[in-house]
Amino acid sequence: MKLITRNTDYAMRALCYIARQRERSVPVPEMVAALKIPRPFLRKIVQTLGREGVLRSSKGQGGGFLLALKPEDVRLADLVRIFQGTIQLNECIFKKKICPNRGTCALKREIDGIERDALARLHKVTIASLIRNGKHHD
Amino acid sequence: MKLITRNTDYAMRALCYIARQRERSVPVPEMVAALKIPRPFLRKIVQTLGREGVLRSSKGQGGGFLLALKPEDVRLADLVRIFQGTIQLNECIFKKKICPNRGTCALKREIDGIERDALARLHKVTIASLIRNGKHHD
DNA sequence: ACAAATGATACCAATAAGGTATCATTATGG
DNA sequence: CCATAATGATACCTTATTGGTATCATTTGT
Repeated sequence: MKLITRNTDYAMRALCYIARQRERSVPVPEMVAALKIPRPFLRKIVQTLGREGVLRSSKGQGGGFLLALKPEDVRLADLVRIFQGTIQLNECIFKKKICPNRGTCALKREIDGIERDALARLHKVTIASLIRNGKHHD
Repeated sequence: MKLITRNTDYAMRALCYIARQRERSVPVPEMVAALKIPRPFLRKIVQTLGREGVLRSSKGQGGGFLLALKPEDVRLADLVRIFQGTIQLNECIFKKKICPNRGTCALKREIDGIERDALARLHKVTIASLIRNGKHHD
């Protein structure tokens, strides 16, 4: 049961770091040093976030990344969608015609419910909330 | 976000089927016909369930599988553990010394909370509850 | 011009998911 | 007592996903 992958985790950490730098454009090498994430991997991640409209980028010397959205609008659920694909609820293995007994569909209902709740909670976690809860000191 | 894998799903369906047969020993070919699960795959699954003490098996003609536990004691959470490995909460990617800011650990806390809740709900789903909710008619 | 940054993209290795196949063993019915 | 119908153990295979790496092109500040 691995709710989020490394991609998503790294992305969230990077976004938190960037958010804490306010309007400063943050280059990848700086994040690599601060977060200990393999450089090429982090580069790919932030590039994706750029394409997805979560980060804005600037090239050249002094370039880097900054948030394209307000910290309270960057939700964990969005990152999960971006890096782990669209969340497929209710994809019945037996395509509804076969489903041999009611019990199995009860199973689907249960699991869908659990996933739905998890999603709702992922939706509530934003980088604003993480930074706030963190009470960081540096 | 795929909470349960096919293994677990198939296992749960097979267990429901077996539970509905009461004390009858159910052979794999019968389950294959009823549940449309690839035979060798289902065989592997029920064998595992046997080793794990969820099913009891008998060999030879007239042999097959039956529940080793009461239906209300077979929990979805157990099957997830069996087929998807022990649930590892709180495995921090950065082994606690590095963790560069409080925000990241707030992230872990959030995710752990969500996973913990999901687990608790998986624990509540039993074969007994599925069969009961299903109100099957055949 | 040069250095420092991102953009795009292709590639690669390890792991897990999903499934197949084979041979040995055990029990039952005739 | 042997054929048959079942499970036990185990090895293998294929595909997708995860977790990266590497390369070259482009942009921009000094």
